[in-house]
Amino acid sequence: MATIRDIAKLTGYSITTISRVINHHPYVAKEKRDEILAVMKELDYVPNRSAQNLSTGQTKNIGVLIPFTNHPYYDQLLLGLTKAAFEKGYRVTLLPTNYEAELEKQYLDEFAAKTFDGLIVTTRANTLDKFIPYLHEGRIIFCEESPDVSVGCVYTDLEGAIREMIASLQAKGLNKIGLTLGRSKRLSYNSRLILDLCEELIPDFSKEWIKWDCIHAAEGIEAARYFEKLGVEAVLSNGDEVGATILQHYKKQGKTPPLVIGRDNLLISEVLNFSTVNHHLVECGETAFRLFYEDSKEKIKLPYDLIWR
Amino acid sequence: MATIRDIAKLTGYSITTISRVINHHPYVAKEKRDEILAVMKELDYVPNRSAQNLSTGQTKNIGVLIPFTNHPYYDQLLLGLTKAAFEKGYRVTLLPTNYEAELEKQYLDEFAAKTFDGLIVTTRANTLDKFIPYLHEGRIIFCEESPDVSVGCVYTDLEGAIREMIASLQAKGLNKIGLTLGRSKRLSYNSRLILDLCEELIPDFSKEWIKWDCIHAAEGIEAARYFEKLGVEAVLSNGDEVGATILQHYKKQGKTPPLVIGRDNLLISEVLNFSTVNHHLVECGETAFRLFYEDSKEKIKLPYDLIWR
DNA sequence: TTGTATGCGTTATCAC
DNA sequence: GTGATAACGCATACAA
Repeated sequence: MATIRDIAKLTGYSITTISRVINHHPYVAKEKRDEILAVMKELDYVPNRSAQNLSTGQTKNIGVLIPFTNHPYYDQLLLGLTKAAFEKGYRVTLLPTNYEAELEKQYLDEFAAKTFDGLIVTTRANTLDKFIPYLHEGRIIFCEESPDVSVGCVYTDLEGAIREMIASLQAKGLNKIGLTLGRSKRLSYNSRLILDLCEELIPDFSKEWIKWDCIHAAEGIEAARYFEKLGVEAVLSNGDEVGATILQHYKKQGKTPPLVIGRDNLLISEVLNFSTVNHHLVECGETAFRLFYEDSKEKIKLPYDLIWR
Repeated sequence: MATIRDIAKLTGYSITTISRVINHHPYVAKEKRDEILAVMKELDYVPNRSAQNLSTGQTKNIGVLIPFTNHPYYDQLLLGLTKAAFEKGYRVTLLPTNYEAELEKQYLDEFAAKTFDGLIVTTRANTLDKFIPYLHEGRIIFCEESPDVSVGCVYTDLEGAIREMIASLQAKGLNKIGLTLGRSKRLSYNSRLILDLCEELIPDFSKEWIKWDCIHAAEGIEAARYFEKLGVEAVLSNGDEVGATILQHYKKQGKTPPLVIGRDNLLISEVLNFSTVNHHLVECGETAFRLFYEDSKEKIKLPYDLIWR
């Protein structure tokens, strides 16, 4: 592990000059540059990133707060994010919270420790005000609607999609609508939003129509049982996999399933022929990075495509 | 952004003492510790990670070479990896290669720059010998069988699974077996392995039975068309999603599909009722981290579960 | 139990 | 064009 000093010694030039060729600065004679480059290659010299980071105060690294890595919603977001980040020479470090507030706080402190140049918040276990003090530590971008706060954010138009879905169901005469939602403990912004919409739009909406803590496919089974007892006529699921599982559960028993609507536009919705939404999550990830990169405080609502089947 | 020096000044103690409380070292009087802690809290002091990294020569960060983030195979691996890493206080940075050799090399150089304490190779675009020089730069773990090289590796027993599948198909009298495989350019170790097995075990095996470059669900359509023309009796797919798409394509046209076997044990295989394999990828990721953590050169073959349907 | 001095490997500010 | 030298913020022998 040669250092910049070794290269300086061996070539006879100063550390400064070596640093200049590392950083592609002008003002260094071509012959010298070539000579230095040769010696660097010979010694397998690679500038130490930690030293550069300390010296420049940058890491070219951003952290992403996510719950876990095996959910299509976050994976699509991640895909767009890493792609965009990479194009600008940034790396992305995964910060899986599993929805645990304490863990999330540790990550915030790591952010404060300048480990990352930026933080992308795709999920949030703490209340928004816990994030405020960290806003001055660097650039934080939220992937959820964040009114009342001066931060950049990019989010899906869940409200529009839900409104359209409910209107469509009602037009079909379906009024008893089951809901699957995520964690019941600390309501996500999205869950809150959907709840409010249901109460606004559905005449006799009852909180009993909600099946909480549905996240992965497996939880769909219990949801199906629940909805069956309840006798719902339709289900707004919070993900294609959960929706598919519900559908399958009915079918296996030879019962007519409710009208299920998914949310990830996955292959399985096509295969099982149920409606779903394309929320453009890849674009969401790309945009999140752009907001970070441009240090923008824009608030961007992404369009959606309802896919009726 | 207070520094350790600021804390030293304000408390009147030396930098060393501050450093000791940061790192939970013994030999510092409880009252002083408390006093220092209080001042740190008051100033929102957080030790700078880049400085720590440079000073200790560690980053508590590992890089993961993967093709992309939206494939169930890698997502499961990633889940196990991040989980295990976090328990030991390590972070994981995504290094998506998209199978591009040049890009992968950049990551290797970043590894050489001490950006990461370790590198997990779940995919590889370059030949193995390109990795050799980097073996001395830090700990590299491979998630593929790596004989003839002194490195730790953990891999799925694809050979066992394929052998069992083929035997089972042959017992059913199915001999014309189609194959979907990944990138056709630089054969993966797994593709090579499967090819060899097919040539060994299937009497009239022809390379024409292979549909290359099947990675995501979408590529399954063309594969289905290809296999239909070919008239294969069974398909060993390289993933549940590809398998499902193939199956659907036949069904849509009212044709009897070949016997399809998947590889990810996803919900969709259950829903469409086709056989698949559980390769214990989450465990694979966990083990990969353990090998890194223990600086082990073990070579571990993971068991598999064939799920017949 | 505490403090001094040095090193970690760069970048950046000068002056030449 | 080029080169000393001072940061960058922390950890750690070594002393005391």
